[in-house]
Amino acid sequence: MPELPEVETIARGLARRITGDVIESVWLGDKPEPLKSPAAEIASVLVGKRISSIERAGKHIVFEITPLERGHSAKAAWIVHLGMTGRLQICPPEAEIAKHTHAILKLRSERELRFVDPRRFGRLSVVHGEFRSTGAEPLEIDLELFTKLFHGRKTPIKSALLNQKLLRGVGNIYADESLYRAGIRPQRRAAAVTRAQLAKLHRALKEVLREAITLGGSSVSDYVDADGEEGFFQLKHRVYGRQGKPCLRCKTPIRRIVIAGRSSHYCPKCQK
DNA sequence: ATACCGACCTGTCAGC
DNA sequence: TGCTGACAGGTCGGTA
Repeated sequence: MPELPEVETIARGLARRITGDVIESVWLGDKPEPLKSPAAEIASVLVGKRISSIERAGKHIVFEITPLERGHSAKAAWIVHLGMTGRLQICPPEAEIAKHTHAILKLRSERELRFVDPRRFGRLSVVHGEFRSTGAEPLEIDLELFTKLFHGRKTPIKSALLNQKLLRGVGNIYADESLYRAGIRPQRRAAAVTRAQLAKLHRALKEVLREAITLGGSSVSDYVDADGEEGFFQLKHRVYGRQGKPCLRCKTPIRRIVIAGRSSHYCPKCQK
């Protein structure tokens, strides 16, 4: 489901509501897929500890976990990746347990943090010490580093944008939307994109991500944030999901092709 | 080393 | 009313 703007929205919502709360107990379901660390390890890292901060890194949500007693600062982190359909919900304990609930954290404030994920592409893990993420943060990278990412790559520019080892957090929607704004066809070889076009892409990508965060992300089918609220950036999509509809700039029908197994949308006239 | 492609899952929707 | 196939915001590992 979620790309950078959605994960950012969820992380901010969670941070606002449960930073400082204490995890009293952890229940993990019996489906093995969501657990990237052993269940016993996840439980032992979390139970009896404080959630001291919640932040996004790429598409990961990083819960910083610290012991209650100060002194030995055994820092650890709980890492949640939402995959395609993962959701984190804050619920009162009496709320009905949704189908496909794979984890429940009981908090000292009497609330529960629940992880629900029908397709089970999401992943839960714990790390000791700092979480090390790959790739550059698209909202922070400067033009020079950004340009270097694509140097000599024969892969389509869109595949490069989706490669989390280069940039972390860009997914299918925002790859298509930023390429449209930059006037670049998604199937162009990365190495064949000119410096001037990369400069446009660098700017377009940040612009699209920032606008999307402002609007709470894109709700395409069932995405909701930590408060159960939908985002509104889907109303601003110019190409994603608009195949056959007129380009908003030139009226040419938007085309849909498949690149690296992902649906890709572009205007054949505005994007070169 | 790099880059496609299927696999991993469930749910929904269109078409017959 | 089914049934089937295509498709969905992501990532990984095998293969070429």
